[in-house]
Amino acid sequence: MRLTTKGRYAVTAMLDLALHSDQGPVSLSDISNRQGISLSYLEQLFSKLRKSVLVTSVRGPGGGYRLSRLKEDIFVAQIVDAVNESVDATGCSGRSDCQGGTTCLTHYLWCDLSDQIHDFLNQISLAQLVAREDVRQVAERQSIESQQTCVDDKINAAIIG
Amino acid sequence: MRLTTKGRYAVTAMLDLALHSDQGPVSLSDISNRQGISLSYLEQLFSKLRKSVLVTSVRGPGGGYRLSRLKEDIFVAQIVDAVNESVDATGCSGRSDCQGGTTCLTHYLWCDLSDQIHDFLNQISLAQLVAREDVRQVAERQSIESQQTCVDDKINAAIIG
DNA sequence: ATTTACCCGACTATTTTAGTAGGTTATTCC
DNA sequence: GGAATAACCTACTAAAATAGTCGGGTAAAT
Repeated sequence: MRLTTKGRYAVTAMLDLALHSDQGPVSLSDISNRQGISLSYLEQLFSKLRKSVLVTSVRGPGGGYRLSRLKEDIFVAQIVDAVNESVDATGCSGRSDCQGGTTCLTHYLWCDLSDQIHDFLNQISLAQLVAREDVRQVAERQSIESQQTCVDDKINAAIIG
Repeated sequence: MRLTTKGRYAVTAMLDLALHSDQGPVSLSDISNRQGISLSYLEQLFSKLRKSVLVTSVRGPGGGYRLSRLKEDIFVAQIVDAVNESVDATGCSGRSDCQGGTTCLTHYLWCDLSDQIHDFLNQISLAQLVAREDVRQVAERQSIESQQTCVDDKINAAIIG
């Protein structure tokens, strides 16, 4: 089982995309600013998300990323699967060779757990997350903060220039 | 979220203990032989299991470990919690400071997932695992194999001696 | 032409995992 | 009493994964 910053970042970034999907392509630097994720790291993650056809890219000025399909049709499990290898709780990737070629004592337990996690994350779409009150509140705060950062940047640019 | 070999080994070892709990204390070297887990590593894990009062130890020849309470009253979640820090899917250990002091966009999602996993693993007792047909089959195979290893060891000892 | 922003590969510090090594202490059997 | 057994303890370590950084490309718009 592997659910670390990588998977969490990917879901956060995709949710950010979903929240701003009505305003044309979203650039990674916008996501980086709002979500506090390093730009270079986002690039690596989006490379994988693109290969899994969860997003499409638009190059050039004003470009960025778009969801490849409706918010309703993208599920958290798909995002985690795209960047992690899987949400698999077994040590043998389900191959039943956990104990030197044979099945270990707890193999079936971890299979059950994997199914459980996968079912849960496969039920939750980006649309559902966008609709949540707690998510909307965090998103609103981030929107205000990023506008402030934007103003700060312009002031700094004016001072330097 | 952290569920790796460490947590899996711990549950496997505890299940082995549960399976042989009617035959007096079980030594770590027995568990090591049957489950293919390194003895030194088992010692580290059992140090934690002992501190969490999931097992009690008996020193000296014929000693080993015993479950500290009934199979029915030990749950998988408790074992994983004892060796891992927790079955927590958030990056902030539930403190809501995932994004530089404030709550990240997906915090509540990972809280929900943590609850889901914890509820699932907290339902499953060692007694339930012992009763499972798939577990019994693996246990029986291991029992035969470890008897064979035992005979082999005696033959080797006889050759050397 | 220049800027924007995606794209790509290589490199790296840090952390965790999984395991080793080498000892000490308690208990039992001879 | 002494040898054997097995828990107990601390420190060390190789390998892997994580979470990045860096430095350059390439495509498209103004």
